[in-house]
Amino acid sequence: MRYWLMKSEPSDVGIDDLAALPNQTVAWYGVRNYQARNFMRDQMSVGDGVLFYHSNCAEPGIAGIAHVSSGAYPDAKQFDKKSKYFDPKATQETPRWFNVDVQLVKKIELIPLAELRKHSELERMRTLQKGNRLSITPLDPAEWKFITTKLAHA
DNA sequence: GCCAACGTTGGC
DNA sequence: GCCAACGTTGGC
Repeated sequence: MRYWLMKSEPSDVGIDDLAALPNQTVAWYGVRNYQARNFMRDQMSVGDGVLFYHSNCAEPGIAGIAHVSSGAYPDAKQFDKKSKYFDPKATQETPRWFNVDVQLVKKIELIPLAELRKHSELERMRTLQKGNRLSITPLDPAEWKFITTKLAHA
């Protein structure tokens, strides 16, 4: 059992969009960074905990609790010429990009980025480090526990 | 294999 | 919209 923070832009898929999807589940398509891809492909398992994070928006922060609900499989968008995630170097035989499915567990009151920064328990979190841009980062179990039990409110 | 140029991310 | 930080690309 591992824990992850996954960033999504609310203008693309926000917490309310996720809540409105069938089974409250979304394919985490569009990751085009090898480190983030490798986390999904090599390290994620069904049931892993996910913090759903809103990035690149007016109020960045953690917007919900979710979990990994599928293993990794080829990202369909890499084959779709009309998608901005199309990758001409990817083929059906040798796909380059993978994604898992993520299912909402519960929406929470937004925990703003500025709030996360106040807690010494979280000072080592990858997402809070200067210069970090990775859209998927692992969380320590202690960080997961602190955020989900101390900071998250329904 | 180096590294400059370019593109992207994401907070502010 | 700005811009710092980082990742990728491609010429050599």
